[in-house]
Amino acid sequence: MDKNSVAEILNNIAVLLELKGENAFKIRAYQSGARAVEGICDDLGDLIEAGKLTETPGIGKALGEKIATLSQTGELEYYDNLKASVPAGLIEMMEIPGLGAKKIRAVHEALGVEAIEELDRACREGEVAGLPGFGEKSQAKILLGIRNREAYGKRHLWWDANNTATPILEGLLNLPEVERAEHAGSLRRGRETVGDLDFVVASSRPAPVMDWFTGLPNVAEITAKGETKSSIRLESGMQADLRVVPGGQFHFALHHFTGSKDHNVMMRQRALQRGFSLSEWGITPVKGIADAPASMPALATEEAIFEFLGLAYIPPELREGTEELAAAESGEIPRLLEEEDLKGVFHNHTIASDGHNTLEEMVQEAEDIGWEYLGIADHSKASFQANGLDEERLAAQISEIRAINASGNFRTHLFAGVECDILPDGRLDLDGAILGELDYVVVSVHSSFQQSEEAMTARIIRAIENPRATMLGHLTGRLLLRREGYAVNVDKIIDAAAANRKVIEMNAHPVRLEMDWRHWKRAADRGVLCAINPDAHSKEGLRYARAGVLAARKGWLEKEGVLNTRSRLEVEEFFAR
DNA sequence: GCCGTTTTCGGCCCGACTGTTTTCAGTCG
Repeated sequence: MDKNSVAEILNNIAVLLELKGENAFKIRAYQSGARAVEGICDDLGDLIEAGKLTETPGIGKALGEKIATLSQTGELEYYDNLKASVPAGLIEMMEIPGLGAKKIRAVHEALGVEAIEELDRACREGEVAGLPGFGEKSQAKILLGIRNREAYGKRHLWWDANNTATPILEGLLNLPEVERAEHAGSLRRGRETVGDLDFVVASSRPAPVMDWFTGLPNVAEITAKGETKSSIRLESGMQADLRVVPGGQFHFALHHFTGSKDHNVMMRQRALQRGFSLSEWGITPVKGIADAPASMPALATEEAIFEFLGLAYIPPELREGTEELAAAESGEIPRLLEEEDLKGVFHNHTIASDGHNTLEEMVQEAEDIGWEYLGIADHSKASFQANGLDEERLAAQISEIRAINASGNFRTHLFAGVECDILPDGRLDLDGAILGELDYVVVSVHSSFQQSEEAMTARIIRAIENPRATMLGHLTGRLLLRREGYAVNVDKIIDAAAANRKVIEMNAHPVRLEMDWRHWKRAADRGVLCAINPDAHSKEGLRYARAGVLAARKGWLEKEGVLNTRSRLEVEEFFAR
């Protein structure tokens, strides 16, 4: 069983324990154990075999044994017994906003409801409102939650969330009462998907700001409205939270609501070790600490908060509660890649395969963005559903690209490439001769997704070892929120790329965003170069590069680790090796 | 269930908002 499935089961156990009314800290231990498993970069099986699983913070003896059992057998008696003791419908009810484990238990014990349909009926018949701790409002809220459960539970692509958040942030900044405003949460951290939107505002007059926010035109429901916090649900189902704080607290609030939760816990623990209590409102000496200063310094930036705790500034993208505090303490926070560092991108499509724009339209757009070069990599013939190019059509496209470059009509240089299919046995889809005519070759899997992990890994490694291959396209073929990637041993792929000096792509398309950011630090440590590639199927798609930069930043990547920060000449030299 | 510069027990981040209550529990992030 793979890491993500193990983590999911640990989270399920946490939910079941909650529903059983178990100790809250035990529940938290399972939740943090799940996050710890997700965050493991090594191969889980290898780690277990080496007996090093419990060296991971958050995984002790008991969790370690359960994780090992799950990983090796795919089953866990403890989990099965737990599941059998709780009606499945109760677990589903956890998805209803405002309903937590305790209230679900109360309803279950008082009315005997075991499924959402029964809860729905009990609400409509007014039975829930009569229970102790419940009333008319909770009953109505539960009914609304049941109706909208599907839309409310959804996560959103970072790109879509950002497009929703940007006009709201601009609107906040335009209000006369607003001194400062920022978005926070997973959007600011650049997570590949975002659950809800968070905004933090500095203002001494919160009421008009709250009124503006809750009065936005596409608000479906106001779920909370107070002096410092309001929450709304947009018609799209997306939830947005707004916090308004006085100017002096802005950076504490911004830091707090940027998270992540794990990062905040680490920061607060660090503060406590030093005799201070950190919250979204500020930092104060803990009572009973003898040498606490009489007055606290004003910390007017996020940088100052980190500095006060003896840490270098940690960019939001790195605040995932992994090793960022240790790095900030020892001065090892990288100087992260910036969008402006990009001088071009390599993996893009035109109307020759399944793109929507011509070569000229694509290169014009790249020039407007300010890029020095643009790589064209249309599909190869095995991707017939995408109108992939055979040797003959590719040869014609190469001539066309050389002619455009010779014309002098564009300042941006075109590189001729291809996105060549990796056939099920690992061979490439096109003749070596035509591949040799190209500037570079992206190799990608587009078929036979059902292969075993072993077969898929061997297949991709064979393609990486092909001397014609320059870089590996979207590593697992995942489509965020739609389709899991195929099974592949990422660690072995990274090793093969390092050994063969091949580039791995950060596919910047908002539904892909892979190789996943969680693997990049170790890949870069082993010397693997990254290419940020928008996989654009239209000229607008070139702008996706921004999402790729963000994901690369989450992977701790610096400018030096990214091929497309190099000049055209340097890239030509790299391709010619 | 995890963890240890208060180290094998006794803690475990902290606060806002809601709805139901008359002082607070539950939920959420």
